[in-house]
Amino acid sequence: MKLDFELIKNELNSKARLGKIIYNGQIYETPMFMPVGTQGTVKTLSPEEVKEAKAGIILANTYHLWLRPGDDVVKESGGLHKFMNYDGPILTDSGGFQVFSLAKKKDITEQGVHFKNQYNGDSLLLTPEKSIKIQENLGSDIVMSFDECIGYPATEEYVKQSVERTLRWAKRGKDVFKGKDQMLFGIVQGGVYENLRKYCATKLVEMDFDGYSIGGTSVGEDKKTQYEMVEMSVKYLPENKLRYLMGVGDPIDIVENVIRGIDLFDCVSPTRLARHGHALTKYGKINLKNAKYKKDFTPISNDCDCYACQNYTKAYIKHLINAEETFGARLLSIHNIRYLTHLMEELRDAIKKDKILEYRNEFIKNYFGDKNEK
RNA sequence: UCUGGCAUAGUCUAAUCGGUAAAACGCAUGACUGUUAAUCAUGAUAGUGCAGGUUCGAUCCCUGCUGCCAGAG
Repeated sequence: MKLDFELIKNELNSKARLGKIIYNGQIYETPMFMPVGTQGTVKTLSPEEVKEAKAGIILANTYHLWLRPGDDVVKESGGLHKFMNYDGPILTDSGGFQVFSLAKKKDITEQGVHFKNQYNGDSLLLTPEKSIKIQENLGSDIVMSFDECIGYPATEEYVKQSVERTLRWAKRGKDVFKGKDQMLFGIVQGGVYENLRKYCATKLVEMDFDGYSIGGTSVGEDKKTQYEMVEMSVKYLPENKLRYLMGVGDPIDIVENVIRGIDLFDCVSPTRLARHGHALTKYGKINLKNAKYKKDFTPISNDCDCYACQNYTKAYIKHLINAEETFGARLLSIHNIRYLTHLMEELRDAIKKDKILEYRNEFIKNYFGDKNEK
């Protein structure tokens, strides 16, 4: 196993925990945030910039790389790390989320999911076995089981049969999985239903995966519901394995779910918000497109050590965004990722000091200010 | 100087065989949670160059003026 996880400590007053991932001699502490690089690149950033923003693991996508350039191309190039020139850990999503976001329900069968190739209209079938095979070809370090991400709301009846199928898919994937240097994660689904979350988690743990993901959140439910789904999933997961909450990246959600025992997060939001002109700050999200920043010659954040904040003003970045210059999206992406990795540093520090609940209160006070938060 | 054409939101254009004007861009605001998303949504702004006339009613028809463009001299 090229990658290892070790639990370091549990926070005294919550479920939060501190851990470390050892990868090629490098140590990455958890909880951590993983930026998304769907197509083998964190949009607008070079690998060096990703590292400079203190990000560790990058998430890439099986479905997209399968269609383009093709996992065979990536394999022949020497694997995804070499292909994209990134020597840090890479996690690949299985394509399960694309089932949710791209395919129609009717296209989901026991065998797998039928897609239309978005580039040429070809009919495609992605199966659990195929997804694992592609991820082996890509050579990522953490591989996801092929699952169905259930939307919200969904009836208990639908969720139940979907969970059963996701479990069968997990088993099928695990059976063909051969990755020697790769970890394979199972994904806990079950919607908002505790009995189903419990069932799914328990069954996955029986199958003994290298780590566990929690899926099916941030699909339209309110925040309180999301936190409950996490609680009812984490409860049944082993202490010594990584727990990854898929797709969650709203700062308050990260804080709340670290408290509930999550180790890994990923989200497109820092990079997407950046491309849309927004910056994350300790005092909330700001929209640099707003006219009030036109002559604001101060950095986005005075106490941020990122390249953007060290060298550029809001007025300049606003100008770049308005002029649709890619450098603007790049600077904001660097900043937003650094904002989240810094948030994780603070959370880990709070765990070390057993003061995570105090940290949460402080965070909410700053981030939401007078606004009635959440 | 003459002849002809044109004049509509910040910009560039559309429309009404006469029934109080539409889009794009820009501007403003908002949304984005395992990326088909440098995307999407919403909103403000003209009373149609100016002065008259005809008409129930004119951006549209008529007259004059102004400005711009083209051709002629």
